[in-house]
Amino acid sequence: MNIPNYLTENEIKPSYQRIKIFEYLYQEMNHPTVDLIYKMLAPEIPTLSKTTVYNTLKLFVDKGITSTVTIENNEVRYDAIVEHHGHFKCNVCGKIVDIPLDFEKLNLNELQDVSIEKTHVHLIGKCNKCLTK
Amino acid sequence: MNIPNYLTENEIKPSYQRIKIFEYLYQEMNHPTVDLIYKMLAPEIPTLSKTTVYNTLKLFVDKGITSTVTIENNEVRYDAIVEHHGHFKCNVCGKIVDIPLDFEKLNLNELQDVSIEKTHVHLIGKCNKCLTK
DNA sequence: GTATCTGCAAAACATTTGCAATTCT
DNA sequence: AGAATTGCAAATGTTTTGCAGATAC
Repeated sequence: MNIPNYLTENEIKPSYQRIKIFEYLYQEMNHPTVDLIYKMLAPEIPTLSKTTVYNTLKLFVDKGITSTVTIENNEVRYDAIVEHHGHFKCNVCGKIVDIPLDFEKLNLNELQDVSIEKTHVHLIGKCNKCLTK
Repeated sequence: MNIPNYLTENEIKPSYQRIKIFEYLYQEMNHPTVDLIYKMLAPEIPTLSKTTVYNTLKLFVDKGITSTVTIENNEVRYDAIVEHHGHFKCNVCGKIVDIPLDFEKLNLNELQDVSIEKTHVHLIGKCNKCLTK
């Protein structure tokens, strides 16, 4: 993926900070918090501020190239995947993985008269590695 | 439901504040935030503090008689229902309703090697009332 | 009388806002 | 130069913590 082009295609001017932040999101796929992004990129971009990380992620979400993940209280995380999917979080090692979901099979008869615009599915448990330790 | 007995059965000493807070949760079923609980009960319990609401809800969650609901960022909500279920939130009127879910029908083949302990399903859209306005 | 519970005040975080400095074209 | 972007500092809002006073058994 050519990140500057991808940003431009989505009406985002590809500044140095924006390129680096999206690159981090897209390459790591680790559902980072603002704080983690800041800590990881600060050595490389010494003048970086958290405000810019906040501004940039807000812009990415508004332009539809990033989604937010709120699994647990007071930590918003960010994901370069925007298609409908779920998340599994291991409560031992903290790793979060994306999971495909077949929403049509969910029994939602009770909700026939509503319109559903967003679906968040978060599963919490122990991952394979932590189970076999 | 006899709330003092229910608290005692769950190893929670039934103080006046605890009874009132659980009563509110159980009767209203409105998935309130700490702030809302505080605002609703403060007139009735003039000395009530938010710290006590926080302490009490933490105790309820620890003892397993209350669950937390984090649908959107920076607002933790509380629910007197602790069994597996989902939530639908209307993004117009803000109402949150509990929904039964048939998790077995979810296609989770990708997760065969993990153990799942908690399942959060949050749907966001427009409720019947707000759709027909 | 000793444990526990409550609630004030302050601290700790995450996030937002106002605005001035910087950068880009 | 002019417009957009960045980043500092302060404000906001939520939750946690330390501790002293109140309450319960």
